[in-house]
Amino acid sequence: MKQQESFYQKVLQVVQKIPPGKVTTYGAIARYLGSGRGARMVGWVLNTQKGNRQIPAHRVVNRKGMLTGKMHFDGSNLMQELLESEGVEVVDNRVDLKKYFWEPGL
DNA sequence: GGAGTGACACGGA
DNA sequence: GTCCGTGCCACTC
Repeated sequence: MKQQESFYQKVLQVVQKIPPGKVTTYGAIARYLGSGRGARMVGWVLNTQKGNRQIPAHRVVNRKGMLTGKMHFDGSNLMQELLESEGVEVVDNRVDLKKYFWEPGL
């Protein structure tokens, strides 16, 4: 825990840098950090910070663009409301990654 | 130190 | 394109 530059901290940094109206995937973040297949860790990190509203976890979706974190966010459609408020069209708890996908570190 | 956990990604059907 | 099962990595208890 002495290394503040650990995977845990980096995930939070990247998520906070996601611009409004854009979304990214867990795999993209994990791959950007060098974990590649550690996409599950990204979700785990947000799970510990889900109570932290400073983390726009609603902008992070899975490979299918589904708002998987919605169920962990608060159980309501708040996650979708936030995305729509930023201009991201959400359909059936899913977003169009082809239009709103954002690459970490961009 | 060891085992369990997790908001996923990939391959195959 | 979607659903099912398997594998990964880093962190917590």
